[in-house]
Amino acid sequence: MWRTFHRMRNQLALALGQSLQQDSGISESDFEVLAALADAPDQTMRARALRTELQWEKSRLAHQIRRMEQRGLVAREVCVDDGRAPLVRLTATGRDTIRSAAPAHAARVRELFLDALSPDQLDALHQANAVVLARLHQNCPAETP
Amino acid sequence: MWRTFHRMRNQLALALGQSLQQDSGISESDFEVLAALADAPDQTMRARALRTELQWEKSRLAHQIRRMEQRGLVAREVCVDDGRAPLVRLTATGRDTIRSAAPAHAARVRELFLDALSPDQLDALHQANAVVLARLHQNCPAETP
DNA sequence: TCCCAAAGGTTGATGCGTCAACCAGTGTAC
DNA sequence: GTACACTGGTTGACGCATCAACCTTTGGGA
Repeated sequence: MWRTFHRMRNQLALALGQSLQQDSGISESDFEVLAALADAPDQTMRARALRTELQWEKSRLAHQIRRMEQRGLVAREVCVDDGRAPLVRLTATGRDTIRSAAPAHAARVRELFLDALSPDQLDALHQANAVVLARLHQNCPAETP
Repeated sequence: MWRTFHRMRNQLALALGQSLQQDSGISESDFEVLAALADAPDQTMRARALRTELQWEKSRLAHQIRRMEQRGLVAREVCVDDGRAPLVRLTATGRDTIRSAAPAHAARVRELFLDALSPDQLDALHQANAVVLARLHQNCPAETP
């Protein structure tokens, strides 16, 4: 059971990642960052806010932002209020990329995952997510400091 | 919903990986390979068999085996029947490692995942796994050639 | 027999993710 | 106002995963 779950998720992530890469030239991680920034006012967020939003580790975000900056998807700017907290802003290229990528990706998630499941199954899965996440939290209280 | 699922699985994998690393000094990938070999007759398998068992890509397995060989967990031997198909064998170190790692890992999976879910939820999840995997197969028939 | 395609693996490059170590502003106690 | 801890990020090293290119053996034909 655990094995099957593990495998299902991996294959699913692989298929989604491949589609995203072929259709839009970005990875799932890129997509998550772009989506978060696109929803933010001014398409700009503090790195800290991005991290809590995505629940990522700080070094992971730093590496990701560096790579995305090299490709011109985002830009870093210093923040006048707090010198140690750089701002991350979506560039025009980044905006275009997420706009063109989002519909196809959402459709693919529906096709491979959401539409495959009945409403009851979705509901059960949703509750299962919550329970497991809760257990993870209580088990490791300092998860994303 | 999709996001929650995505996040749940990632956090779960992270927690399991950390436990495994701390308790036994191996990764989840190491564990999967060791477990498959331990169940095989003579603790030996063809790389091809290992690949279909784990549903891994061939280069992934090659890299993994190379790393594990360097650490002394497995050994590669040439097969007399077919010169292009090396055999992978569990070493004594590998056997000890998996024997000491397996109980703790299984307990952790139970603790964080299986025991968190009701029988109904487990059942729903099990069916969901099957449905999604089936959809992935039909969508991408040449998945692991 | 010889050539060639298919099967089975390996290698190198690159991106992703974690950990540990480090650095730079911020703010607070004294 | 100076020392010091805290917060927030960066960097380097390493393992993991994928892709594309390559190499070797095998097994058939012509």
